[in-house]
Amino acid sequence: MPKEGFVTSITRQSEDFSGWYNDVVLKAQLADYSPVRGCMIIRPYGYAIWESMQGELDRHIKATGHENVYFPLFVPRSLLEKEAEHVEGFNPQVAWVTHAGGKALDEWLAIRPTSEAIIADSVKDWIQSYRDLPLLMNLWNNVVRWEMRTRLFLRTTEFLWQEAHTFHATQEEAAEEVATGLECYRAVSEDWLAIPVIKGRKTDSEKFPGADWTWSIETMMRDRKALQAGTSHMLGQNFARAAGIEFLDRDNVRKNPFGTSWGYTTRMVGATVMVHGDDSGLVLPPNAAPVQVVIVPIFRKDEERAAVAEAIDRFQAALAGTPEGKAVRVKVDWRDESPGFKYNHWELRGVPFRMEVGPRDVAANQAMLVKRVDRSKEAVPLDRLAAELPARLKAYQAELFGRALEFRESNTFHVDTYQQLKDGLDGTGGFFMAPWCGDAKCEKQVNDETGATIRCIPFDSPDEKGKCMVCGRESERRVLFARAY
RNA sequence: CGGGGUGUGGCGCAGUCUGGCAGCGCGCAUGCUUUGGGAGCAUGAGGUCGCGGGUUCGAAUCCCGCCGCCCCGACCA
Repeated sequence: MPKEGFVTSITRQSEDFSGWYNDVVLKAQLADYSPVRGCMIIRPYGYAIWESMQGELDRHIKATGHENVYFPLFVPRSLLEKEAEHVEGFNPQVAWVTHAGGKALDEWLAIRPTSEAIIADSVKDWIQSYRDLPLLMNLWNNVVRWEMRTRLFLRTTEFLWQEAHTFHATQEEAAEEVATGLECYRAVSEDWLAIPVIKGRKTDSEKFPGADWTWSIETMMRDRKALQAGTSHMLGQNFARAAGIEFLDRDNVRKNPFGTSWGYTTRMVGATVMVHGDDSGLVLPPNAAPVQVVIVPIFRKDEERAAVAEAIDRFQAALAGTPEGKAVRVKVDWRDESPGFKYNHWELRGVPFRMEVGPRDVAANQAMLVKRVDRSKEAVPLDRLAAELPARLKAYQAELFGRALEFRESNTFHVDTYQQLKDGLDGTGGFFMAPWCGDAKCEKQVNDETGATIRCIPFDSPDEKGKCMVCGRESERRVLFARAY
């Protein structure tokens, strides 16, 4: 085994980002490949990270008035095909059940690629009056989309997600709901996963099939590529009309309600890996880390072991003395392995803090505290550490966010000409704010020629008139171009 | 679907060109010694060499067919 220190046997991030990503996901045991093409097995450590973000998002969803529900996995073909743009967009990706019970089915069943169609059909009897609105529902489930190329967490044939579906009496209210959904995603991404996001509107060519318009949050990975992290759609009256949902409004006129839908997926586990990770493996934000502090006991003789164990017990008791301390997720690694082995093991898994407690520390009533993100090492008295740990975890969380934000900002560039965009994409890569006229033809030309897409029209980009970098026509504002996953 | 690569104990690979006992490293089990950056030694378990056919006294190796997976593209959360 190589002894130059720290985790080895992972492809270096700078050499081959994709190879690095695969190594980390597999070796940190977040997930594994499965017998089914494009499908993944989420292992306990990866699932714990998902559960963490899931729990936080569920709190936001409930706090904004939504209720969890469940709808079936199977969508009858006739329902999926009611909304014309929707069927056209999703048909190539749908997996169909054609046989069941030993015979061919009269009507094929789609395995849901998303649930707009079956929900719209199902709720039409629930909505009779404006008093039945808004209807605010959320589903935690799995969906299947037959993608051509898959990648662990980022794009799998089956994935886990949350899909919210809402119906409103007015367009204004539905539009507010789209913003509410997107804000839930911003909060979970930034405050829980320490991933800074850019909120914006998708161009028409990138919007959800069947929606009037789509908002998204966009994030930058450490290879400077973009990842769409969550989407919120204004469905308008499209699905309601297709399914025949009508309500009697207070003016005694029958109307179609306005719908929204928004989704957030297991992809965010991959995003967490790709935003914070380094050559030694995962770097997890404390909020989402299954283990926040790992204690590695060090000893030779039995009496040393006993003394170390006693010191650790006292530390844990002191930590549990406050509510914040009690909430800290601590693991003591008593396995019969060498300390070095354990250091590497937990670094690969991104545990924010490691405490080394050995005979020398016991004698000084202290622990060596090592911070995963920068490997800084400091001797801290045990009593002080028990009192400070919650605050240190909070600071660590903020540090990761600040680091990611700084990285994104230093890799975001304003360009005015198409040539500058091309040079930038081929050079450093990153996000490019550039003037665009709004014409889909110019958008497509950039995509065809550079592989970059308009990630979104950011809400916070200032109105800044200019000339479209492709055709030279008037441009109202800059939009965000990047290569994306 | 187009281009490239690859299938050999759990993982990573050698062996294939030139047919002749299925090997190496890691991991795993047991024991002893170890333990402050992936410990050492000893003993041991674990394989229909991707699948099907063919050639041959004999096939991981040669021939034919099929399948899986990975990477790059088109598609996408």
